[in-house]
Amino acid sequence: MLQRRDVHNSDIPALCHACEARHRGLCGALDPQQLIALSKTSSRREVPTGAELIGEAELVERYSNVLSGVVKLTKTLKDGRQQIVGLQFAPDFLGRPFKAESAMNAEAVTTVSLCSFPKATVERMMKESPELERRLLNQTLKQLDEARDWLVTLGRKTAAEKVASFLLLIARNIDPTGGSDTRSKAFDLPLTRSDIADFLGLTIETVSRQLTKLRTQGLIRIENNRHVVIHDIARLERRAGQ
Amino acid sequence: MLQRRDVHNSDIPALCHACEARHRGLCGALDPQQLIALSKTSSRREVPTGAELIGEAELVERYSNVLSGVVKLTKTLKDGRQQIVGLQFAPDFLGRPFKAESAMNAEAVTTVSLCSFPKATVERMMKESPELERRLLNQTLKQLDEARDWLVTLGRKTAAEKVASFLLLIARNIDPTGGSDTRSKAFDLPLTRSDIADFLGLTIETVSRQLTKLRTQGLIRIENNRHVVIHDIARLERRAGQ
DNA sequence: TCGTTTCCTTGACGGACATCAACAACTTAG
DNA sequence: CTAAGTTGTTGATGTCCGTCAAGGAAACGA
Repeated sequence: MLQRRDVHNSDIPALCHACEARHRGLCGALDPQQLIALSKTSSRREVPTGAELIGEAELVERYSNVLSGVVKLTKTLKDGRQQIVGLQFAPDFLGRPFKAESAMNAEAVTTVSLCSFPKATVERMMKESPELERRLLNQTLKQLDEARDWLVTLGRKTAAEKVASFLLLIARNIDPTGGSDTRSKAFDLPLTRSDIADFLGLTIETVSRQLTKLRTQGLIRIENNRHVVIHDIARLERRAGQ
Repeated sequence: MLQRRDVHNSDIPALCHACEARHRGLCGALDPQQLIALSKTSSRREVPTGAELIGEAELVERYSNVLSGVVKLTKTLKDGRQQIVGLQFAPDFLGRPFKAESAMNAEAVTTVSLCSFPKATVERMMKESPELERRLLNQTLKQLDEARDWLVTLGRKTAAEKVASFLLLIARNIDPTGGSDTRSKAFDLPLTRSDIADFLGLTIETVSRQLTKLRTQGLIRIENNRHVVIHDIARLERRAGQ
């Protein structure tokens, strides 16, 4: 695969140069040689909103880094009730190590760009590089922390608190669109009302009503259904029940 | 610390001989030499029901293996609402690697026996033994899977389904008391109604009513409040919504 | 023995959220 | 342009589960 040499990036594959995963993500654990080896079998691609990433056969044997966009992980009961069990933002890792088939579905909720590689390559590298395994362990621990926080939200918070918690979660994970004000924050919601409902264990009607309430009470502003401005983060945090 | 030699267990510390964690738990990753090193700083102890394991100062700097009994991990909102975010059975590992302070409380819900060691020792061994880190990663991934399954239960199941799911969870993790029948299963509930409610995001009254309903419908029998007999596991699984 | 506490069950009632339904604002196809 | 589909909002109504209250059963200490 492509690669070039220059003063500052000797030996790093071109594919990886501007890649966020190389800094904050898993690939940060690899030295230039390993990056080259991995990039030989890796492929970068852009998928549209709604694309199924895991559940279809193609990707079961591949791991991916999320480079941009948002991916939802869902589980579905036999009768169709659905729950989002995780949201992956860049530079998160996608795929369940040490397991052949996935117990969840993964679907792009925005346009998503991915860098993916064969399972076998990653697992071989993990044996050579303890640092890679360490990063994977750390990311898994972080996801476990997040899942447990969300258990509290689903189990013990009211609908109003759930919606406020959701807005704060997104605000923390999406790069805000401009604004130097530390009290306020603006961003585009990556999820539809239906996805938000599936994330919060509510119906779309309840989500809509709670957003309306936050709007009429002056805590947030909503434009074009998707763009949200939080006027006072601290105040919204109080509404989130913690 | 104590150790002895014999034909079958040369060099394995006496402390570890009959230990379940040495087979299915983390210590299975260690060779006899490492076991000896670890056992020099490890201490085994029995704690009574209700003992706080994490949250008190003593244990923050120690990791533990659960050797028997059940530990609940809880989170609490500012106003006191509580949610159990995990149950640890033998031979689970207790403690959050790479983090100084815990974001949760851990409390014994039965008499619990623990084997604990200093954080520093474990983290040093992890660097030497990739196999140890691998086991820790695997256990963390398993806990993440369980937490995500529970998100579905909290977010999308009815009270009746939640209680049925809970009984099945316990049945899977507690050694059943005798009985060769594969359809039925009997065990003692390790949790009070209040704990069950905190696990399911319900009130104790609702838990009690749902248990009564399962009882009157002939799916289970309950003796002395704690002892449960599931008559037909498959039928209960259908009640659990999957 | 009795009182106290803890744990659990059961009933009556109300409220938070789901369900059902109508409609508005956009988008896309023809 | 109109028609049809998608996405979101709002209102009316119902229901599941929380809240409040009373009381039984077992454990424990005085």
